[in-house]
Amino acid sequence: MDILKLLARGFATKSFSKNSIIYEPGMQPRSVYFIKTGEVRMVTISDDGKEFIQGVFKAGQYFGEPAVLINRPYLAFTIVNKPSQIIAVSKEDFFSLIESEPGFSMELIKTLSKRLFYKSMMLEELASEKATHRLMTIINYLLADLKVGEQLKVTRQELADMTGLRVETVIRGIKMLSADGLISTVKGKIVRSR
Amino acid sequence: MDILKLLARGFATKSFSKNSIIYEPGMQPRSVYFIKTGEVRMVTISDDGKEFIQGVFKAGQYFGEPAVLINRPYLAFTIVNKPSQIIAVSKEDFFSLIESEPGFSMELIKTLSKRLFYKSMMLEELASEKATHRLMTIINYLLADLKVGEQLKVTRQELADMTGLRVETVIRGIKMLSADGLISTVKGKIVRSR
DNA sequence: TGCCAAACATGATGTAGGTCATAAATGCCT
DNA sequence: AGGCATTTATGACCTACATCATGTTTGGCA
Repeated sequence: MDILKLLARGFATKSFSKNSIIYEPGMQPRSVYFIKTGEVRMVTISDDGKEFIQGVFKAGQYFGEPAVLINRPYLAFTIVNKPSQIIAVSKEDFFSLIESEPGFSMELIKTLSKRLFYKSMMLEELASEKATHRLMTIINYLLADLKVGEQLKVTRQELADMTGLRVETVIRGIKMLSADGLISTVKGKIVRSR
Repeated sequence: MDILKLLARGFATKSFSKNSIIYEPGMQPRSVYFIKTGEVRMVTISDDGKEFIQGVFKAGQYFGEPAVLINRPYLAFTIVNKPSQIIAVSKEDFFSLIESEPGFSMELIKTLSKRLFYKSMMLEELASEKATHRLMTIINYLLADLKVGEQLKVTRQELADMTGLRVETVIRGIKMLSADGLISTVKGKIVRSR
């Protein structure tokens, strides 16, 4: 779905500051959110306060549809990472977008499939593999979006929050992977070598 | 998508015997599978041979679409649990079904959303919670489909394969939950009490 | 009803990763 | 350049769950 098309249809943009919360678990979904600029993260927080990153969404992407589509309260928090401009499309408008905007429903299907793929992969990892293996998997996943030579700009804490590990474990894991030549790092940052 | 409609359109049914493998990781997806009768399980198998159940599909459901839709090799095995009759719909036919069958694309969107929901929930669990908590979560999830008094017909091994735990841990966990009155069990079987 | 396989059960022991504490390196802002 | 917050780092200890080993119970079916 093209943001420009939404603007053309007269949807209003809202500004969100860093760390503001767009929705939280238990809330009844009323809108789907399209990001014009900025970045948000979707996280669940366990009983003992540990964050788990379910996903990160950037400019051009949308989030919050699954809950709207099956009409169930949100499971996660969505929190603004960087100051963002976001278009909230009401449930009704979203459904009519699906009907009226040519190609959108197919695009939505593909987007959902892609996320399902990612989650299946992570589930398998979390369920069965050991720390370094998990790390290797998300690192490769993240590196895939980069050009050779570019560096990953995620903190070890974020890697921990994506893999369900603890920072210390991530730090030690990266050390090991790096020592074994499985990843390259430059001044602590992981880089894509090829 | 109604199976009857597919049959009306002349799609052929294939029979699969228990334990036969419909597809395995790495294979290029060529069809989406609709189950007429029977049951299959989608599992990933880790390096050390541990199965993780990604999902179970029964009569009236379909599987294998995400890989087809985003054109990526399968991540999991799909294995027949009970003798099944299955309609394999080719990629091309599947796409034209989406286009031509009224309501199907919306239904597909909802199905994908529902699965995404389940996986998000499980991810959060696997990432952050302890054994008994995980157990409690899938047990409640599974019990939700049952009537009061009915019993869960899954083995402890299956619970283990869904939660990434080991059988022994599941057995001990169920004992604890049962002792604490958090679940009811009758002759070892978990039952829905209310 | 008797056999065999599958499913439960339970104890003993090991270990990966969590936890806690403390500190060094970075980066960022003025 | 200096100062503060964030991120990375490292060691010592602990604990939940895996692992292994060895039963016992249950259920299907010949």
